[in-house]
Amino acid sequence: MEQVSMEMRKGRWSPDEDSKLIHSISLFGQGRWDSIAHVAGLKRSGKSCRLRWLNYLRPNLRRGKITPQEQLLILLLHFRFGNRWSKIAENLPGRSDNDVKNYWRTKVQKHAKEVHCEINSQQFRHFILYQWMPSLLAQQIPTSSSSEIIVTENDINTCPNVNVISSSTHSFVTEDDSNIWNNLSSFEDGINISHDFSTPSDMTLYNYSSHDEDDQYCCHNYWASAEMLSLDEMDLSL
DNA sequence: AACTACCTCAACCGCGATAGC
DNA sequence: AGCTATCGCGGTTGAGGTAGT
Repeated sequence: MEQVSMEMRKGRWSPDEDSKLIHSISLFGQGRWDSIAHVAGLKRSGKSCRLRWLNYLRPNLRRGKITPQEQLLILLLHFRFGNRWSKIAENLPGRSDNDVKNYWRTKVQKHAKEVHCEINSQQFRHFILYQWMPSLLAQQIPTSSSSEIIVTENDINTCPNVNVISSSTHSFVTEDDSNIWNNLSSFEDGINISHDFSTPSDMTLYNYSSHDEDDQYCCHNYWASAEMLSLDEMDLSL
């Protein structure tokens, strides 16, 4: 049983506590977190030890900013899984569910606010699909060949908390480098990310302009299928 | 330099699920 | 079957850092 909370230390972990926890886990492995806390001589709850390990101390954690590539994946995976942060994090090597959750709260919710949309509204989903994702694709990749990213009808329609929108397949094609797709594919878990290097005949070239995160003026071109809703139908004003 | 506002992210909390007795 | 301990997840908070004035 956990000890009385009055005896427990809370707040930021010290380097000394970290090394005690790491040492204890190296001896006994993960799990039985209360025992680990006790054996390590830490006045911390098992819960706190587990969290510290998973979010900060475990090997191969990625630190630093979420890359555009990771952002793209988070947006895609959120279409499929909703607020299942741990599920999303499974597909982002080295990132914890906390990282994903923090990204969503600080960046995505902020974006929704900026475009005057409810985070789960159809309108904001359109913004993600038709502006944000193409923008991320354009940001991260120098030009060389074109690739395509496909968000399936299922991805669009199965997102919890969101009304269905009425198109079958949403595709983005952008000037691209094939590496991104190799990397994305390595994270792939049932998500339809495909690439071909020709322009689909049933697609139309769209372009739009926006301000990026550094408030620089950007122009983007991308191809979209005729099945997609027209950009003109949406209020995408920033 | 001092103050304020905003942002980031580590950590806590509550709750439900699961395991073990 | 019922109880308790433990784990894991999602939501939330708040300390510390940074940018703006």
